[in-house]
Amino acid sequence: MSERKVRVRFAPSPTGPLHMGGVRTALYNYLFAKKHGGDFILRIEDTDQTRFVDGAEDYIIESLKWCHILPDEGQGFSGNYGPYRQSERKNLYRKYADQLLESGHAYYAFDTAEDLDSMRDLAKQAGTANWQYNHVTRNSMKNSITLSQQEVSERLERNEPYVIRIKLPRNEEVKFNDIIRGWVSVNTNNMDDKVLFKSDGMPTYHLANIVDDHLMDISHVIRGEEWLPSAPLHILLYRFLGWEEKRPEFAHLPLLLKPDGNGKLSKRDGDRLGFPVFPLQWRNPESGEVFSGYREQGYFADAFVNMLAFLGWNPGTEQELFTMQELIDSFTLERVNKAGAKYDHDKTRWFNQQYLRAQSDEKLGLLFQEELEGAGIKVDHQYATDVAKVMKERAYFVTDMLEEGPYFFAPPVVYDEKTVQKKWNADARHHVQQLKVHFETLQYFDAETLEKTFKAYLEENSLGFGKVGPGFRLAITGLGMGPSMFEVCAILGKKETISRMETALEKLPA
RNA sequence: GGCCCCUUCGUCUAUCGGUUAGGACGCCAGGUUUUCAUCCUGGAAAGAGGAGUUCGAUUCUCCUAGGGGCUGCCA
Repeated sequence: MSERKVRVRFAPSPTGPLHMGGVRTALYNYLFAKKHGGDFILRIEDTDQTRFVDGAEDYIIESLKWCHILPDEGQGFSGNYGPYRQSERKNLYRKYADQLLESGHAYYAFDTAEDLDSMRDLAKQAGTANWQYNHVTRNSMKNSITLSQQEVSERLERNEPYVIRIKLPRNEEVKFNDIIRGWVSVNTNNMDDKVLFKSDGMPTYHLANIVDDHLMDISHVIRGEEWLPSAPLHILLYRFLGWEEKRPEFAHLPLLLKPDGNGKLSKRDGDRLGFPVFPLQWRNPESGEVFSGYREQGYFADAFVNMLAFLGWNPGTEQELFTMQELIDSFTLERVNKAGAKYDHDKTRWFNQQYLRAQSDEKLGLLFQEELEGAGIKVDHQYATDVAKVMKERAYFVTDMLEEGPYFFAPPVVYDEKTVQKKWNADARHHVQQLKVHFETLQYFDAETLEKTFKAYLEENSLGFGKVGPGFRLAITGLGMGPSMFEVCAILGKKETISRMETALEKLPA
């Protein structure tokens, strides 16, 4: 292989929000580029004007930013190979279609969409294989192969709509060496004369893709497996355009599959199975329908990226937690798997839990404080940090710390019924009363002192922890479970703790 | 239907001809914990099937089956 500078691109079309499979493709491109000191480029493939969705491009850019998969150049970023939006490159493509026309590797086709539909319908009714525009059928269609030169010129002059199709050679084995899959081979007899240039003056993906990759000096095409069937066509295009020398290497990634059943992960699966398929929340501008996103669900971007990296790739060691830099250092396309991977939401949650725990108390306190503020709860940073410290071991998400510890921010309004029934009785009431008396005398209200005091009380009265603990917890938190009560009370402070004991004695059944 | 790709525990995967087939998630059991969670220990759990190559196949080849993708003037 040459010394060519690594330049890879992520080329989504703005037809909707980017789903996590797309993010993973972008990630692998990014990791590969950074590993080799190359460039990662974002190109927007918007040659289909009919499918354009408002806001999709911004969504793609914002998603990449959130994931820290930052393009070195491209749409929304800088770069010397622009424009990076294919619709703005429109007039670049025609000349290559003409080149193909001149060299006899392409031809004009005047068949209307209706013509083609009826051919396909006919074939369907006959129960034969799908109808294709190919080396045999093209001889009975309206194109510059069957029509006289004069008629073609006349039609062109009359501005009759036409498309330009590639003219595939007959019975030729097209082979290429995919970095992930090895040799892939397809016979041209099984391929069709794909449209390269549409009647609306826009190129199709196939032409635009090859032209742009060439013009942007792309060295490696890393894309999803859904492109594998058209890779031979692209190989041929490079050859016909005379660009074989600088043709990029190909690597086709395995697909992300539905966790249940069959098929590739699609945007509906998230809502159906209870997890986001999108990095960011997306609101369909037309229907108003909202699709959830990992960011809004409280996932750490790093955890999301780490999880995605492992869906189809692994480093060959037993390490699973990787920073972006570690991913860059250990990533190779050779270690990408061939088979599709089913998404596992439990594993994603686990990744998030690991990242949550890895946060420093300081940082987690800050995140928690922000989270609380969003919920309308104002506390100072120290308090948020103190609570986070005792709650982080039992949380998967920052929000869990609030959901599982509401008593840190307000006295219990109701007391858990089951716990009241099972743990609250005359004895419990008596113990809380006694403990209150002991606590009131305390000068220091730290966890250690509280524990000592509490245990001394147990000792004096020959009581087991189980006799006193649950009722005490119920009085303070309203719940039957939670972290160490000494920690909880220390955080709440003396005044609040005593006050809650008083309230409980009043409100709980005698 | 046709073409192409793929196939190790339920899931993500390790293994690059010789292993008690390893790890992680999830699950189950035990222990720690006043409780829940955490944590610790242990456990169940896999080479789709059939031929061949080989002294020896999870690993190489072929066939079958299964899965996936593509089959648009969509990408």
